[in-house]
Amino acid sequence: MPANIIDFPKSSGDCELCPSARICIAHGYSGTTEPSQALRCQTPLKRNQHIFRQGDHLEYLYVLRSGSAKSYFDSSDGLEQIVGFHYPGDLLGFDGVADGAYRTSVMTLETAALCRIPFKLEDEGESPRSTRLWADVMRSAAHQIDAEHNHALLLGQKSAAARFASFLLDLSARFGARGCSRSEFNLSMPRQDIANYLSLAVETVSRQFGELQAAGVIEVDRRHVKILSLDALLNIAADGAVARPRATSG
Amino acid sequence: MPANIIDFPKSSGDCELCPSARICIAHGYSGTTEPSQALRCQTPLKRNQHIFRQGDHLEYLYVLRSGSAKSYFDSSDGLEQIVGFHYPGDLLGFDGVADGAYRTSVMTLETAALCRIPFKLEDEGESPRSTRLWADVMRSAAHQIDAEHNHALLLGQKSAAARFASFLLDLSARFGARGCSRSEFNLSMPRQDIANYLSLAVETVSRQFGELQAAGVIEVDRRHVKILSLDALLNIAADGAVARPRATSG
DNA sequence: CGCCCTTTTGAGGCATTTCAAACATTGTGG
DNA sequence: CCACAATGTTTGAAATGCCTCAAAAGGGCG
Repeated sequence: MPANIIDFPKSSGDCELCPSARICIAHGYSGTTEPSQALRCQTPLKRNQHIFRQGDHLEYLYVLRSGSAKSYFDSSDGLEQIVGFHYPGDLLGFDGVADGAYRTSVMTLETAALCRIPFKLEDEGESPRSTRLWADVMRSAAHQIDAEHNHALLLGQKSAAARFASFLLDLSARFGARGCSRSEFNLSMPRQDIANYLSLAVETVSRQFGELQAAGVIEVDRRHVKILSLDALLNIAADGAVARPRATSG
Repeated sequence: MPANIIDFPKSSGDCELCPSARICIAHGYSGTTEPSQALRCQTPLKRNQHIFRQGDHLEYLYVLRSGSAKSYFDSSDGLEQIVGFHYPGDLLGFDGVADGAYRTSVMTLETAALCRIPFKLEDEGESPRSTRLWADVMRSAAHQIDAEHNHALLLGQKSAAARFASFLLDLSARFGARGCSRSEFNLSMPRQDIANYLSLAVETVSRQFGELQAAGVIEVDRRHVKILSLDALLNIAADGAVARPRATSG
């Protein structure tokens, strides 16, 4: 099992060598000399560090270049909800556009490199050339809204098993889109974070891992996951029951 | 009870007379002669008619001028999820920006008037003057993302009672922001739609109405709702009952 | 090696769903 | 205008999936 298939390659400073360039919103802008389009790579952040916090004044949008992160927010009544996990190429911080302050916090799940995009809606002197960047940002925001819709469907109408299977399939697709293996990868978040994101108890998540492994659908070792049957996962995600070993596959 | 306080005034063609102008994304653009900014009011749609459907090619963004609507989508596995209710001033259809086709369907809940905004990301010759409209669209999109986050929190971590109270409070705030009564209004959607939006059984929604009325927190007559104690609602919405979340992260 | 965090496993409780049926309301055609 | 059908709403009782509580095992790291 070659490590470079299972894990994301570390991003270099050169977008042309980045495996995520195809889906990266920042790709194509790094060579620009326009200040309004400047993309600067920051020094990498270590694990469990905030890229920005809920309430911080919006100054930049960020693009994750390597590593992974989670975004979450705290409600006024003290609840915390993880609303997404992020991988290389993802745009971070758009929710701050609403009123100039981030509505979510984003924390790295592992060492992460970032680009930042200066962003000010109020710039009336905005260069027409940045229109393309704005369009990309809007497309990304629309994709995010679509993802939130699917998350709502998952939380509201799917069983624990279906939620968990959907989660694995989502990760699988995202890894695949970034040139990594669709069937074998490492989770970058603890069970607790998966539980919060899926709105399940940690114990339930743990049991889902166990049951899928017992059913021969996946292999799990700590955070390493290997998908043995994509079809079975798809079936479960569509709210079918976990296929019992006693029955013939179908 | 004056009807014009409880119900939205019918919108005229003149934005200056529109009570929702303050929060309307289209406000201020109707007088423009720029084709790219043109806002056209269409003939009103009757109840239960689609403004656009999931899968339709994106041509316009819409602004609801009067009436109300719901947006929903059908998942590949046959589930349907209502993701939002809309009132005058709301922007509709932004999710279509992701790939040029709407990801949701929007259906009127009562007779509704609309403005439509021609929208093409690909226009490289985009007039710089429309930058302000784009900025408003982005702000609206960011607000929508924030709303989706709160919806996810509600679906994932709140009890049936808290969900229902939150729903009433949300409506109350939105009516208030539009110059209508915060404490007395008419629901424009059936119980079934409330149930789907909150991911509860219709029976549970019905029982919530009954229990809040029995507790003296609200008065209900069919779709007419009168909030007697806002504080009680706030308390219930903050989970003053049950369902403690355990899976939090940090 | 020992502490702490994460993960796993088991048993019971309970909020909400499901099922079933009556009731009210709206719309429609005669 | 009324009868009828279709839709929407309410109420009760039983079923169940997930959470809660409890405790132990596993790994990482000083």
